[in-house]
Amino acid sequence: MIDNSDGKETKMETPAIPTLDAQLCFAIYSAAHAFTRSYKPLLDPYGLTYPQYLVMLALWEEDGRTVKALGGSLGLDSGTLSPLLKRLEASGYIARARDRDDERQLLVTLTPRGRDLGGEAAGIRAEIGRATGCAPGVLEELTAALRRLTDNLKAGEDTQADAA
Amino acid sequence: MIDNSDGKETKMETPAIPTLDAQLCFAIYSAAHAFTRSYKPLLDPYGLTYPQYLVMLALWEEDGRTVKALGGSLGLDSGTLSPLLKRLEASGYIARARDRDDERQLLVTLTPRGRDLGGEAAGIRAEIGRATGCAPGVLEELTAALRRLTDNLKAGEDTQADAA
DNA sequence: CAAAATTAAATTGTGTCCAATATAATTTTG
DNA sequence: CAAAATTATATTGGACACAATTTAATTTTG
Repeated sequence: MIDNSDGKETKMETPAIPTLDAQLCFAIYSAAHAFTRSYKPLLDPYGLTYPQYLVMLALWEEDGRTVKALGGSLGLDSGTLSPLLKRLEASGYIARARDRDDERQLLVTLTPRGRDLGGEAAGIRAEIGRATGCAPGVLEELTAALRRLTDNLKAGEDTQADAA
Repeated sequence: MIDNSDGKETKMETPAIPTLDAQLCFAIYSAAHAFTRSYKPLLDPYGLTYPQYLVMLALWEEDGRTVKALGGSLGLDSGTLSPLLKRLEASGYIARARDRDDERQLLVTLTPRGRDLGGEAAGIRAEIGRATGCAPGVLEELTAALRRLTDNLKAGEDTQADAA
């Protein structure tokens, strides 16, 4: 802490606390909420929430995955995924079945309806891309920068464990 | 939908669905979670959650605000803020009192302990800044880019209302 | 001025998230 | 091979987040 050399009091009144709007963490927090809100009217007709849509994206990328594998891709654990997957099953987009070779594992597979949704969702992706108001190149750069940031933060979590 | 002019089948099998990792919305979603997780061990000693910390930031910036005003800064409504503010009060960081001039409004003010926390939190900010692994200039640019993006998305929400 | 409209918070219900625990199946070890 | 350790998923409890409703106070209007 820098000394307030011309002040008389020992404790400083308000020691340069950054503005909410100046903080990257808040910019990301706000952007995440803005994305969720933008997706909502596009996903509502399909009865999907935004996190559910992310799970569908993961399954369109690779079908027939376990809860563990999905959780790895999405950064979520079974506490979040278990009930979410039940809702996706109730909506008719996925099927849940135990792996015959390892009954601990649950295999999540797309139903025909869930698979078809991937094509129908092209309109959603186009609409969102438009809503960002950014050129594709800018979006890619931002995405890459955020992934680097996320990786750094994740690495820091481990480091902290040592320090603590 | 665009016609698949050289294909024979009416429906395309898998029409170029982007990877999870290629999507900006998921990069932001992941970064937001990573920040929350990075903050957690730093905020736990104070009994604060990350959203509660954001409210404190807003109050350090301007004390004595109404729920409505806080919600405007944070992008949250009373449904989220009402219970959260009660928890902050229970933790001793803020006081909640009705505005004498307009009994509908609730004035949220920092307690001495809440005010002091702003200074103590300097260590948290330093630690997080370090954890991002980014130069200050990069952080500022990212913040600005995300704010533009968020503004665009918010503007799009209104546009959509017209179209729908 | 009184009824109607508006506004600010609080409440309720649904759906994430995460931590901690429980349950069940598999693998490792003695 | 049987007990112990590990692994995968499910469940429980606390805290957001948001839509919709409710309540109370204020403002607008007739």
